[in-house]
Amino acid sequence: MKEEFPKTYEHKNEEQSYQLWEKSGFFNPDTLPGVRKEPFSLSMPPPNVTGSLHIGHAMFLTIEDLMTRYARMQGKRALWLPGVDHAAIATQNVVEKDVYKKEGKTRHDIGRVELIKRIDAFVQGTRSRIETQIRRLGSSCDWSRERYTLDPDLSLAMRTVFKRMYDDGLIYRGDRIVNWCPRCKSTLADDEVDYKEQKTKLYYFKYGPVVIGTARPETKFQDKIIIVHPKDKRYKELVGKELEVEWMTGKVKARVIADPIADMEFGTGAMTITPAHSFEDFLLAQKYHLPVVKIIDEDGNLTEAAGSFKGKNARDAREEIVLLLQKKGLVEKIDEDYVHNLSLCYRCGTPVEPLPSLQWFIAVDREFRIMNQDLRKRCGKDTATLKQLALWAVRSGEINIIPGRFKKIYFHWMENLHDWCISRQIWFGHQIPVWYHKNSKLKTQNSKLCNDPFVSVEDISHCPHCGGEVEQDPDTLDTWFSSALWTFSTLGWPKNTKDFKVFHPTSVMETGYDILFFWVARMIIMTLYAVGDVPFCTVYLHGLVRDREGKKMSKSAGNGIDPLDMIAKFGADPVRLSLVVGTTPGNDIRLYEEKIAGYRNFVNKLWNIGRFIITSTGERPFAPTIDPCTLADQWILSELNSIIEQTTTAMEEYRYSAAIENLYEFTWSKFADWYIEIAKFQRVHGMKESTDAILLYSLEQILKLWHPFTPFITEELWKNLTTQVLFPERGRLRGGVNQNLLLVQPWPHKAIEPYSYRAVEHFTKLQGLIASLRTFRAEHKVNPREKLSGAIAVHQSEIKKVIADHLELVGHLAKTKLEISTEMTHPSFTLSGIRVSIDLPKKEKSSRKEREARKKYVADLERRLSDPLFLSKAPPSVVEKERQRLKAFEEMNS
RNA sequence: GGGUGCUUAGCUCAGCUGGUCAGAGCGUCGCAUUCACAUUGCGAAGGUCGCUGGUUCGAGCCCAGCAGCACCCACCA
Repeated sequence: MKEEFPKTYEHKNEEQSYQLWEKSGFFNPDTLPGVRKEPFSLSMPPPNVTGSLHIGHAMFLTIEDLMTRYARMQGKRALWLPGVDHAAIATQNVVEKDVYKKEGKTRHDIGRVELIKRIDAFVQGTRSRIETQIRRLGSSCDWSRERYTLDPDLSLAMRTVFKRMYDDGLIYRGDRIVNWCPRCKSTLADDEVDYKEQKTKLYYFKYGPVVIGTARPETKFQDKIIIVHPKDKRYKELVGKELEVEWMTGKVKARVIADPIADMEFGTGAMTITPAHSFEDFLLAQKYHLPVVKIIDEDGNLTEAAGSFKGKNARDAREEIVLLLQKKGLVEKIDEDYVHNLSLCYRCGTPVEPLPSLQWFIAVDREFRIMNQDLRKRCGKDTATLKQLALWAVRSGEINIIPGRFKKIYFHWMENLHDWCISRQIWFGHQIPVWYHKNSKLKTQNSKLCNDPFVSVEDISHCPHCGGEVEQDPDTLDTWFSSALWTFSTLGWPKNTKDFKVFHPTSVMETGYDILFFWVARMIIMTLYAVGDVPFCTVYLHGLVRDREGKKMSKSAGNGIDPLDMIAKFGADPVRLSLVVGTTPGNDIRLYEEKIAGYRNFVNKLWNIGRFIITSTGERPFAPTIDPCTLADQWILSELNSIIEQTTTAMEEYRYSAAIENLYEFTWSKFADWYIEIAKFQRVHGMKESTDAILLYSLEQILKLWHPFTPFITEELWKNLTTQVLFPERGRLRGGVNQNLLLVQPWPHKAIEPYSYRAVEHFTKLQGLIASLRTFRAEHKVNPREKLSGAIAVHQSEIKKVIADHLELVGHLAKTKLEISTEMTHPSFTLSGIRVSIDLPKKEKSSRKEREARKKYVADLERRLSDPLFLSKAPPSVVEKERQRLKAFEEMNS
């Protein structure tokens, strides 16, 4: 008995399908059916636990899911490992804001322990929400292996790496100038700083004999060094001199130094330096051994170095300071239209203050001995720097980046990488595994040892040397430190787990190009160091999802698309398609609702193809005998073989959009529009058995090919196909119902019949003829119900036979009764050698346009074939191809 | 200042190693509706592939220059 089969696809059953998959255990590579040797592994880029997923997440989930499903169907041990990232600063900010909004309290009011408690509770909520969202998209990831960056196992990995790097001298503590966010009260890495162009004032101040320009007068209290260019004639006399100048807080002694860093063209060519609050000036200060005096503190307020301004917010005090200088007559002029790049915290948008601070760093240029012997052999070095190794991994091709142009960007970034500041003054995250003596004044026998920080994998409470009490560094690690270990920490490293052995390095890293530096590059660095291998073999970088106008989607702009809304409206499959079709790696895509609606239409088309075949064929064996007895049969089987081959190739080459476009064209334009229509004809002409077998076989292949892209609808149709048409007891044959899931069916191979060029060529001729007849009808406004009759003359004998054999079919599809004629003096239209005359009461009209186009084409062919240069230089195969074309043409037109 | 990408039908974009490659979807226009599907079917119109040179027998596809747009990196006191 056939079950009820709705006319339109209802995506309400998606969640049930997902449950079926999840329960089957096939998301877990260990419980997949059959013997699977070749592993495939993919680490999910862990979404931040800050909120809910956006459309960008939907995109990577779709791509990664189709990669995984394809690998699984190919018989690999496919593992897609999911997880979430604690996203230290971002998450703490969200919760802090919430606490302040609801209770008017800051984190300092409620304290560290309480804040962490609140954050953990918050994370519990967002985590489960995110997990649900991931499921709604159909993501076939192995939930039994889900990880969170703060899991104990991952913390162990973090501490292990930290200790080893510290022992190797690659992690050090140093007093250096860092990017400081006065609102987050924390350091920021170089790439956590955003720049925004801003029109601001450039002040020109008299400073002794020179005039200096500055955009930040509030940092200049202790400026005592004037820098001029050595070649600058204006200041030649002053170089090396010590001067007494009137300045902000009275007279100061200033020295003049010549250094080529001064730009003679900018402003007056002279500048003073502020070592504590400018990266460049800090380097100069180191070069000339100048003191570094802090003018602005961690709260963004002025220090005692600012004299009476002490305690005031630095930026707020700016105008007041200028006023003071004005009173002193030291303001030369103020340029109001100075365009300047303001640095901002990428999390909260607060202006960043560079200031000196004692922080932990990773040394990227320091040599260390490579532990892993195999890696030493592969890169041909015993020692290297982190930077060198990371460059080698991509240069040598051990890691491939798609698209290739990002390799250049990667090299450039890596070559210019500075030491990475990894300590953050926030509370949420991995606390740095370093301990210090509580009482720093404590002197013991081992005073030297006791003064060093203790780095430990295990928590410690007492000094291992003297037994004195110790306390842990209050700072936490940059969130990217733990995510840099993601590919291996999630697989159990540093324990020698089976997972790690089987699945690492991972096969692919799929992520957005916007986090190439933040994450991908750091994974490469850290994994090469810790594991002695690459984290992944291929990096596939997708683009960003933008709105209709090409603008970035953001909450504040309100132009975002919520994937869950779209899924509720159209189903997950159309959303998935809209995120992959028309995209190429590394390029952004524009997404809007109509696009998704378009793919909803396709999904419905697929549904009706299945509906038609399943409800109109009788029960039959699972693998029916294929007996192509008509030209159309041969044609569709050839096309099917071809599409299987094309899709497989495209999948292997990561060309997913192309794969879908080809499949789409095959499914709709070839299979549905032509073969199914012909199948209806064949059924009533005594070929029901053979036609149905081919319909079923084709449907089976089509569902398999579509499954990685549109898992829900294909699984649903597959269920109907296997339970209603194919032997229902098949499920009982081995392994129960689960084995029948499309999820684990083998990927199609080219089969049955080889690709028949002849069948395709002949069938294409028939299609052309039918299309021409339809066009003719449309152009002559013939009533669709009216059946036309006419005659047809063909000279080329092979084609003539094909057409003669299919007169009835052509007549059926074009509603025209035709007969073969030998002579044709006044054809109604001509189609590459086929002349057709239709009985129309009105005067016939042959297409002049068509004739002219044909003429041009032949002339072009003739010209090239008579060109001696073409004949001598072009490869013989090309010349032969052209010759054949001309020949075929002449034959048909004769 | 340095770099990357993009510029192909009204719109959104494909075009792999140069030899029918001028394509798709959407949109537009015309016709059709008891037959799996109006979330449909049949048909039509639309482009000198940003501009200028060059290489080649042959160029959206390679090279050079220019223009516009987008993005990334660095950051000037």
